[in-house]
Amino acid sequence: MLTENRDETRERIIDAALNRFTYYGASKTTMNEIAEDLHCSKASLYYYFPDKQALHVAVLEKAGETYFHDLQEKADQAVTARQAFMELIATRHEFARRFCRLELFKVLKDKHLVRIANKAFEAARDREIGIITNIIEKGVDRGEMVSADPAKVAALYMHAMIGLRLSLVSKDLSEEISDEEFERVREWQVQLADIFINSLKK
Amino acid sequence: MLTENRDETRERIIDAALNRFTYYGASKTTMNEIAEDLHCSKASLYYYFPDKQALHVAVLEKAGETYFHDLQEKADQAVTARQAFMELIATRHEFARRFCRLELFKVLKDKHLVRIANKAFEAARDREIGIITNIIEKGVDRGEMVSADPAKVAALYMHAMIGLRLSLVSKDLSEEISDEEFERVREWQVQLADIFINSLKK
DNA sequence: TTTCTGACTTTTTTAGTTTCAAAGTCAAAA
DNA sequence: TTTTGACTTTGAAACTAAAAAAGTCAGAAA
Repeated sequence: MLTENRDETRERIIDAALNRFTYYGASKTTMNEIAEDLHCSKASLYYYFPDKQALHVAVLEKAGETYFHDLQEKADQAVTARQAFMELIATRHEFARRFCRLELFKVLKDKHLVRIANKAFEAARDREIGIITNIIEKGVDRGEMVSADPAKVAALYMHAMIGLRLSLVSKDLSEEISDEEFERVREWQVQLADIFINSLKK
Repeated sequence: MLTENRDETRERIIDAALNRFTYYGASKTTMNEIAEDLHCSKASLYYYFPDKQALHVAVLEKAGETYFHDLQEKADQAVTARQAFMELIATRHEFARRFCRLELFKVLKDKHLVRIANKAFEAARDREIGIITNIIEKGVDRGEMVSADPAKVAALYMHAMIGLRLSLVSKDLSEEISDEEFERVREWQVQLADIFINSLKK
């Protein structure tokens, strides 16, 4: 496929798939379409990935990496805990809007992948909870807040924030969310963050 | 059907349906089964209710009324805001466990009923938010807490609490929840309530 | 007149089948 | 080692038939 090494070709395939998936959804794009985009045969794709699911997972991993990179960067730059919380909400929404068609939930519910996918999903959630824990700990160090168990509060906040989205717009995870709904969820999440921050104040 | 007046017969039918629905689920019980339980013909049922959905809705209304009655009673009896929050959580869970087979969501998603059902559902939610608002206002009156906008905080708490259930056990609303999952959700909801209560303290 | 029912029709659900597009394979070529 | 055209297999959607449940109605009973 006109490229130096195996890993580079894999990356090119992942990028092509990510593009298709982002615009048309993972289940609506065929392996043939991805191959056409890359000017190669479908069989070549199968030389680099055992099946479509493996490619889908690779795409999700790539999107996840950029997400966590952004998240960590914003958390490091913030000078107050509140600012960090607000950046977290903003980054989450950008990601959700950009990659809502990646069909994360679908991989998660696939009977062949549930075990691995759930593990990965929990790991990602824990990683995000870790970042929130860090924000709180930093806040405590700065004397902005007090907390006996930052990890516990972080986990609670994470679930409540995600839950707010689920409760506020009670659609199936597969359905698309409108701009108004996105904005509404964002506003409520900001208020929830303020409740938590206030609760953590001395 | 061996009864004095129309309303009384309606009540008997609703009770019979409620029993069947509670144990076997609304969609799994037939009008014939309800008629058999009441030793009457199916046609009689249709004399009192235009269709099965109308009966289903009547059953849900009845369950809802007992729920709000319990809720209000507990809220009135509580002597502290925290106690009221805890009773609210307990009452919610009792209700959810007892009536989880009533298929509330199904009525809510029916294409012919969406408009009315959503209105009713929102009304019920607002009524519950109203009760929470009252709890907070009472807390403010007692000097336990401070809040500029109790209704706003109540709505936020309500959605976050419901969301916690949705986030923590990511099943379809139709699937059954195990005892362990119920207990886990309850514990997290208690902690969320404490965060809110703490945030509202002077 | 109001309530009730047996016998009926209509609608919905389910289970089985076909069909077709997309997934996936492989022997051979580059 | 990488790529491919030609191939097979698979799974999801589109039909279909049969069964079950919803819903109707003319007339009986109270």
